[in-house]
Amino acid sequence: MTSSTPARPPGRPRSGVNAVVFAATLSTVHELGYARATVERIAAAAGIAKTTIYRRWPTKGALIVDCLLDAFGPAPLEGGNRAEILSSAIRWIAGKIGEPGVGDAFAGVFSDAVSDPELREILSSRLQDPYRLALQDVLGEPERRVLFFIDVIVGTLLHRLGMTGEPMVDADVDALVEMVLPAFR
Amino acid sequence: MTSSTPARPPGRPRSGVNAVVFAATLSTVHELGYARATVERIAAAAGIAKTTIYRRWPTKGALIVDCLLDAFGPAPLEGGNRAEILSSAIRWIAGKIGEPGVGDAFAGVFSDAVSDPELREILSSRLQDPYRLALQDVLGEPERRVLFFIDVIVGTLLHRLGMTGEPMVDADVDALVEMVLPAFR
Amino acid sequence: MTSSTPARPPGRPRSGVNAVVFAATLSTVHELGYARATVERIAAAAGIAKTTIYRRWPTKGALIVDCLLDAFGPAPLEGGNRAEILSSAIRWIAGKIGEPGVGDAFAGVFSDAVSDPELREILSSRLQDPYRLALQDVLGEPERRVLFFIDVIVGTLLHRLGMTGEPMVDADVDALVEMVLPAFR
Amino acid sequence: MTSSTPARPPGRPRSGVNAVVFAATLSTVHELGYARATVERIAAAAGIAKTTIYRRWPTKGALIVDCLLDAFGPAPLEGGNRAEILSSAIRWIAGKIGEPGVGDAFAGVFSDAVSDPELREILSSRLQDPYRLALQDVLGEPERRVLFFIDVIVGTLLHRLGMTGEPMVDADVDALVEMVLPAFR
DNA sequence: TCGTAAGCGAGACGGTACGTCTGGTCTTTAC
DNA sequence: GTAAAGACCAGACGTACCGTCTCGCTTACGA
Repeated sequence: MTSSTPARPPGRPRSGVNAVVFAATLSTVHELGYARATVERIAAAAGIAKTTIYRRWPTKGALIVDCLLDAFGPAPLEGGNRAEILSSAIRWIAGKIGEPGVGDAFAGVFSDAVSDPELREILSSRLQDPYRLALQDVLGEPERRVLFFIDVIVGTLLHRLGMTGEPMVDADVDALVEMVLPAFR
Repeated sequence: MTSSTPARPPGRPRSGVNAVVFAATLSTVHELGYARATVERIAAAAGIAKTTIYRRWPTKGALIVDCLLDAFGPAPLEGGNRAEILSSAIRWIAGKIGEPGVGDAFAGVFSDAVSDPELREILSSRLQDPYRLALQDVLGEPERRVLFFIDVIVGTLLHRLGMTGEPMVDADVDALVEMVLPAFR
Repeated sequence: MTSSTPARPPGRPRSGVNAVVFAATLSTVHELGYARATVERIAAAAGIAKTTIYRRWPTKGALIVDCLLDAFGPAPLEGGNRAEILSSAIRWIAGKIGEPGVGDAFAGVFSDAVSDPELREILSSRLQDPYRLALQDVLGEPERRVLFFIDVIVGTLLHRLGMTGEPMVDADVDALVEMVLPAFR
Repeated sequence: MTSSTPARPPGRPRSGVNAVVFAATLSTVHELGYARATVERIAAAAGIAKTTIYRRWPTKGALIVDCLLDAFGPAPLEGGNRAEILSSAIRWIAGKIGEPGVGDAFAGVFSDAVSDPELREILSSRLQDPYRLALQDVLGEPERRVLFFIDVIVGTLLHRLGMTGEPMVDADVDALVEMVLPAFR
């Protein structure tokens, strides 16, 4: 008789290093920038071996994506009318991208994905899709419209960060909200 | 009588390599993607030595920036009212980013610039500033507004390209124009 | 009770690459000469990656010195009177320098060391000192005398090799022995 | 009507740059060592163009050889008995090799010649042969003996210079004389 | 209690770019 | 023809990073 609970896999269970690695990743990226935040340095900062990272994530890009997933958490899309939802979502992602390390990491993977179709697939399916589906759900908009919305918001915020090295200031985030809202009324 | 034309500098004049290199750069990036378009391969495609490239451009990033500068050429900002100017500028840059190699190269340098302040400076001053100043001039808008405009337009286009690997389709460029125009009326 | 054998160090043990590299170095130098025996070619001949060589030896010169150390092995200084010891030492080093690749490699590093103080230090301390100390020991001569002896023997043999491309013939080695012996009686 | 005085060759006569180049070569080699004394730096030190050097000497090695030829001048082999001739020749070459730049340049070309048969030929025929022939002449010894003599003297002096970076001290030159003389009595 | 499956640390290894350097050739102008 | 100036070619050097592999050790479960 097979147990209904999924059988625990044999062997030594994984220790809880994920959280440590995520923290080490963000702080290393924050201090050294994306390119100089090598896997070896992240592992050293986390106090673990490089092999342990590569056992859990196949590439540096996949690690960063999971790290961002962890840093973002679920999007706050509850309640209110469409304008409130959109506006709070924009401010939420702008805030996240402004957190130390997060924006750099985001811009970094995004950049790598440009010349790496596999990473692009990971980025799109693991990071973008959940939020896209949630937005489609709460807004009742078709996929194409939501993708456009994400392009505008995230693209603008990353371009600002990439060009200046600093996240977008609140005043400009306000302008972004005001520009976007009418288009999604 | 001293000649008004500046005296030609001594030594062997530079051969017309720049154009060849730019063409080789775009085609190589188009075929292999940004990361795999190595300086060595670009030189080979151009039929010149790697040292010749490094004599003219200090880094791969600087080469790409100059290549983009050459590919973009002057922005068409003449004539018409503000709406026409903005709309044609958006369609112009969207078209450029859609040209084979150009978008990949743009997204690639942009990505590298994220973790390379020096490249960021080059990108900002050599590539962005000319168009920013021209826009300030023709629109009579303050620097901050124009930078915001550029963030939105370029950021959105690059995000689409980076996430999907394909340039934005015309329908979405239309939507972008319609969304942006009211904000800059 | 603690084991008397030293615990094996952690990590992947080094594979037996050194011997392969040394053989590849000598044969490559023998075929192409010192200058054209690039690190990349040596690595290719050894069937390993260039980085593996640079992980073990900081420069090409250090590799050659270790290769020579391996090729020479311990000097045969046992037994007999001073004349026999000196004579057999001279014939031994003359023979070694005549081996394919060894003389070229020796003359090559020596040449490089002329304008490279760091390499000179490596050459002197790693290659010359062991034999010098052994000679001081077995001969009971002061350092200065032994250094002079080495200068004469090695200098003469290398000059012949460098000027003609061929190792010194036995008849001249005999003459060298006969000339040197009285001075060290 | 042709003038009886030898017709001056057409075109711009060569200015007296050879002496300047030789001086610049020695001082550059003295300051930077052989390898870092690039042709470009020597030209700069001489205040002339690199092209001018390459028009007169086919390679860097040939330049150095001619420079040494100029620095050495004719060997003082006159008068006295064989012992005096040999002894003064040894002290003369030891003194020359001790001059700033000369020894380094000598050891440097010699080193390069190891892996460059053409340079070896130049070195042998242009630099060594004149002195060898003069020695054969004055000593009445066969070529093989004189070559052996040169191997011992020059080899020893260069080995000392190459290994220590300093020319041989007088006491050791004395020892060299005493060791060699009996063999050529 | 013992065997087996897996986690983990340490570090060697392959591969691939990068940017630097040098020797030597070629091209242009001026004298 | 000689010289200056410098562009250009070819190719080596040493560095950095990624991702894989190989060990030995440790932790857990199951028979």
